Amino acid sequence: MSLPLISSISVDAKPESPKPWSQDSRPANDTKVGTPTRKKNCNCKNSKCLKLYCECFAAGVYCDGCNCTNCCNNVDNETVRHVAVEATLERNPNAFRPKIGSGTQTLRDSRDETGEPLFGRHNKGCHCKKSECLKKYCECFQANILCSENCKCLDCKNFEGSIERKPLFRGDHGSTLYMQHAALNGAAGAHIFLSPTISRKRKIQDVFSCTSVNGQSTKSFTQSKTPVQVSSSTPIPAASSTNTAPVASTKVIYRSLLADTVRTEHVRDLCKLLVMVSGEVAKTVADRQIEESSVLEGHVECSPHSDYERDQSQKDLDMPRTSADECSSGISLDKPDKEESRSECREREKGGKPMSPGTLVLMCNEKDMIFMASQAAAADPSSSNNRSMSEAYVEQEKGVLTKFRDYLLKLVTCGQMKEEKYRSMSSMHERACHMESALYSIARTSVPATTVEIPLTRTSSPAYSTNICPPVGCQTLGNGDMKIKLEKAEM
DNA sequence: GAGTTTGAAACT
DNA sequence: CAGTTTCAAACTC
Repeated sequence: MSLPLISSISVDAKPESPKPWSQDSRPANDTKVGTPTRKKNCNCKNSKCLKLYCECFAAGVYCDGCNCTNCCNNVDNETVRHVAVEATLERNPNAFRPKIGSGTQTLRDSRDETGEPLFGRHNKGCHCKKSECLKKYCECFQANILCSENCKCLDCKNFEGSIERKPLFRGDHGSTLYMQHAALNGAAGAHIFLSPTISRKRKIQDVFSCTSVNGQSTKSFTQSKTPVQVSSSTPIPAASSTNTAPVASTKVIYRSLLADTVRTEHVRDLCKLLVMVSGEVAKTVADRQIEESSVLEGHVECSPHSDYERDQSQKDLDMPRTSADECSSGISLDKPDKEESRSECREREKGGKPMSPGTLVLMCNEKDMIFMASQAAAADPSSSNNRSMSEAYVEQEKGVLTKFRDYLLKLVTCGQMKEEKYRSMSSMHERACHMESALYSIARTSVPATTVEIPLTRTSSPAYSTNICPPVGCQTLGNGDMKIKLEKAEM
C-alpha cells in the first residue's frame, strides 16, 4: 500500500543532505548571502580551496564553476576535504559558524538615522587599519553592518552617524521591506532607531554629527569622546524616507511574509492531519462499500459509527479560524488528536534519543501506513477487489488534496494580511517622519529654545504601538496618543 | 587584466 | 598571545 502524497509531503520536513560542516548556516544578513541565490566563485590558487581563505569553503559549499586551481573542495576529494574541515574546526570550533551573528534583540533590530537596516554584528569584529572600515576589505562593512565593540579597528568610520559612511551606505531606506523585516523579528522599543550598544563604538567622532533632512551635514549638536546613551527622544532629526543620500547598492534583505508563520511543527501537524484525513476517507469509503454490498445482498444494516464519524471527519476537515493574531503566531491546525499525537511522540522520545521533526513525521507516516493497510484489509478482506481499492485511493487523494489546498489558501490569506499590516505600519512611520522632519526644520530657525509638543492622532494600527517604536523624538503618551518633543537648538 | 592594497587566516 | 607570513578578495590603474 502506498501513500505517495503523504510521503512526498513528509519530505519537506527532512533535513537536506548533510554537508561536512552542516553547522554552518550563514546569516541572512550576511551580504555574502544577502542575495541567497548568488554564489560567489572563488579564484583560489594555493589553498586548494581547503582553507578559510576560500570563500566557498568558508561558506560551506562545494566549489562549482569557480576559477580555482588545484581545487579539492568538491565531491571527488571528499576525504581530503573532510580532513581539512576537521583541521579547521580544531583550530577554531566556530570557524564555520556565521561571522555575523544576529546579535541581541537590540542590535538586530537597530537601524541608524538613515533608516537603514543594521541587523546583527560581527561576532569576532574586524581589525581594519587602513580602510577606515569603509571598504569591502572590512567584513563589517561588507556585511552592511556597523562596527561594534567587538571590533579592534583603527580610525573606524563605520559607525552610526558617520558622515563618511553615509554616501557609501547600502540599504533600503525605511522601506516597507525593512519594516516588514523589523516587525517579523519582533522589533520593538526605542532601540529600533538608535542602539546604545552600537553608539558605544563611537570613539572620537561626532556623536551627534547630524545630517539634515536633505542629507547634508550640519552643525553638530555635541562633540563627545565618551560613549553617549541615546534615547528615542534624543533630538536627532530622523533622515526618514526623505533622505536622498545616494544608494550605492539596492541590495535588499528579503524575508518571506510567511517567515515565522509556518514552522516545522506545523508542517508535521499538517502531515499528520493529511494522513488522518486520508484515513477517514478510506474508512468512509470502506463503510460505504460495505453498506452497498449489504444492500445488494438485501441485508441493509446501518453502520454503527458512520454518521458520527462522518461528522467527526467533517469537523476535522474544517480549517482553523483565520485571524491576524493567528497568523502572527503561526498557523495551527485544529486537530483533535494533535496533543495526543504530540504526547505520543514525546513518549517515544523519552525512550531514547530525541528525534528530529523529520524523523517524527516519517514515523507517523509509517504508523499511518500500517493503519491504512489494516483499514483496507477491513474494507476488503479478500484483498482482491482492485476496483474498490483504486476507488478508495481516488477518494483519499481527493480528500488529502482538498485539505492541502485549503491549507495553502489559508497561508495565502495569512501572507496577504501580513503584507497589509506591514504596509500600514510603514506608511504610518513615514508620515511620522515627515512630520518630524518638518518640525525639525522649523525648530532650526532662530526661535529661542523651547519645547514643542504636538499631539498626533494615533492611527488604528495596533502594530504601531506594539511593534514599532515612535520615531526619534516622539513620545508615546499615556492615552496612546503621541507627541513630538523637540528641543530647539540655538543655531 | 595586471599590479597593488588590504585584512583575515594560518603559522611561528 | 603577539608578531609574521600566506592568501585571496577588493581595489586601482
